[in-house]
Amino acid sequence: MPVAAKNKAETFAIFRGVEETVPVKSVTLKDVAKAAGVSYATVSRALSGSPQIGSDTRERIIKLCDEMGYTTNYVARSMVMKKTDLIGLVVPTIDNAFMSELAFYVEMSARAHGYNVMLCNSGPDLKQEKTVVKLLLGRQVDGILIVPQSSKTYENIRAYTDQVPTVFMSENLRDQPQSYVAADNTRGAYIATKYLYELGHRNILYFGRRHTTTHQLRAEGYMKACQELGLQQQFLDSEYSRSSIANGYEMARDLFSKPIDYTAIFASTDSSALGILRAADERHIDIPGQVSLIGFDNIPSTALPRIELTTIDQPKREIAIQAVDMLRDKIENGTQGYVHQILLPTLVKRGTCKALD
Amino acid sequence: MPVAAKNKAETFAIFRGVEETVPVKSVTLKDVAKAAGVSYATVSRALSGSPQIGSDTRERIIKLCDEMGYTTNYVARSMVMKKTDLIGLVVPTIDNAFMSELAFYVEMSARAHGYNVMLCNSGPDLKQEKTVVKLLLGRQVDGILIVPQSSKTYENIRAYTDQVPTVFMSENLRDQPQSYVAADNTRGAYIATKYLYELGHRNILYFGRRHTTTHQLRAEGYMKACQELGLQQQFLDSEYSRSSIANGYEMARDLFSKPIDYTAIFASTDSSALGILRAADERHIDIPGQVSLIGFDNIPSTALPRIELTTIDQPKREIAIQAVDMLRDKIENGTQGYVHQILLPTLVKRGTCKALD
DNA sequence: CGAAAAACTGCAAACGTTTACGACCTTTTG
DNA sequence: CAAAAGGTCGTAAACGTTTGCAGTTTTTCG
Repeated sequence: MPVAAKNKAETFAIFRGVEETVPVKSVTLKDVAKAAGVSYATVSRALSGSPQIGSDTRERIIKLCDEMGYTTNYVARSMVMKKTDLIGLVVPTIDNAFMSELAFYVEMSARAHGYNVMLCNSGPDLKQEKTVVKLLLGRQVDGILIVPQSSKTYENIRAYTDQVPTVFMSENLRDQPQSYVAADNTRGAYIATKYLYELGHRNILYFGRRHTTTHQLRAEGYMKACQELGLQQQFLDSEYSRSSIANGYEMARDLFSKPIDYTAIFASTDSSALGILRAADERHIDIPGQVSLIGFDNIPSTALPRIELTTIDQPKREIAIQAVDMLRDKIENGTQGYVHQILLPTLVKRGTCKALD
Repeated sequence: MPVAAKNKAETFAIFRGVEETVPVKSVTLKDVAKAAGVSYATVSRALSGSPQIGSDTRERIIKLCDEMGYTTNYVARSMVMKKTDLIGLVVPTIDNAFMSELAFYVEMSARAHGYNVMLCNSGPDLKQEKTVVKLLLGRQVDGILIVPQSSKTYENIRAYTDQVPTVFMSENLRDQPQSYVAADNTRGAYIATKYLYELGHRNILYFGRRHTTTHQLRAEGYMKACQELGLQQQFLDSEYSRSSIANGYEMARDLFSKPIDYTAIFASTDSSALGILRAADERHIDIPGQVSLIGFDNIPSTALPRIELTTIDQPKREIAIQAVDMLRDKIENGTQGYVHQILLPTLVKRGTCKALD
């Protein structure tokens, strides 16, 4: 695990002083009960809004709790309630614009409904993914939200997903019996290709991976559009398992060293599109002058000045919110079936696509 | 809270079928004890590696646990152990390149040491920040790692920080009696300014906020360098409370509509530098041809093609790792004092600064 | 062989809650 | 005015662990 601190030499610490921290023994129900002269069951009822308690004593107790700084101990509570109000969020790496935006909305929405989220990075391998899911189970989370690492994730954690409500995010699971909410990748790719077509492009290159379900679906959308519109299909497959700017750049360098027999590129990922941009700049290939470029995901970087990448937006906020709603439904209503929720991606036009004349 | 799903109309769901999920009653110590024909205390000891147990029975029990799929219930465990092995991570918004990178390393490092992390967004206001910290206390976290919202955070959550080990990240707290680990903002700004000076620049504009401690320190570093080098100081203050590309852009538009009497800009934040870039492009001001630009933070976007922003790197990974180390020390050794750990930022040269001739 | 030591295992308390049940007191009702 | 009804509160069990202590068995060694 890459977590050891390097260049310690470059750090320096200053010890400043000592706080007068009192090791606070947190106050319990029993404490306020004693102070109020009632049993601690009564205090519990006062806090939980039980009807079987006098409104005068309730107020008195609540006020006392406030004064004494009582906060209910959630782990004790979870113990008896047999639920933790905790959901596990597992993402390949939170260090990633797409994931972190998802995580943001997940946490906000979850908390708005009384849940806290436990964050786990599942990267880089399937073993760790399995480990963190198992860990989450031990923590007794009420449910799990997971962005799968690859198409193998389902098999990888199958043993646990029937022990706790689980919904997959972002990655389509196709025919597997699991709930998920994701963008319609096929349609997004279709929209992108068709947009390029409408701009006059007839030779469109598909650039990217095809060996995860998500990317397979994107490729399918591209192919469907090509068939409908009578275009020839052209692929540049990536052997890389993770798409990144660096990988896209490497691939694009190769690509641009050969004759250019296309007028537009559909990159299956914004990251790879960004890599293409770098390679193109290096080779003095004008985008969109010589070739148009469209990406997929609409990560924040695409909106940057000088980048202005035209792309397909994955509605991250909606994916996150729908996912926690779906999970809540499973948790709170014990809903048993599995649901596939597919959200529409949208075209966001910026500066890297140009009409052919 | 901005969490309601919009454009539901654009979504559609497909119900596919029903899983044959058995509502699994999770197996407890008592269960495996019965199966093994021993008391559950013995099972507990077998798992926990207690010395007072026969190695033959231990192996037998461990094997049995494996077969029965037993995983220890952490909430029950936490109950008696009086610790949860949980640390709370609170950041203004995880939806932010800087925070998410920090969070990534925090989670990795924490888990490597047996802790799980509970993630909370504290934004946008101080009230919510207080709320989530209180929540974390109720969850009985062993410690809290927090990236403060503003310089008011310390006062805001002071009532809780002495109830649980806490270390602040990234924001310098100056003379306040709280542990933190952060980059040396003053020095970073000093380095940036001096670099510009060495490139021949004599009129350097400080661009950004100054009303948070962090930015005040950066301004001080700039001022110190100016004094030492005999440069005139020039400020463009932002009235915005949060720095973002949009804010930087707005400010820069105003700026560029007036005569340009500087040859370089030190932006107190990469985000604002990105905003400057956009405004400059709009006005056809050549960067770095006409004016050099340096940022602060080294967020991932700065490394993008066509951006290539020269900047000062905050060692996020080191900050994260040192912070959890410091927190662990407080938790596990009950260390009482407070420590300020200050890490050296470094200059990363890219394309937006040019030597004056 | 016998006793002390060592090795192993079980009993039971404790952690801080929630809640079913029952007890008590007050009010209503016929 | 007695009984039923309703309201209010306390008792105690339960949740699944860990661990001090005591009890039992085995080993060791004089």
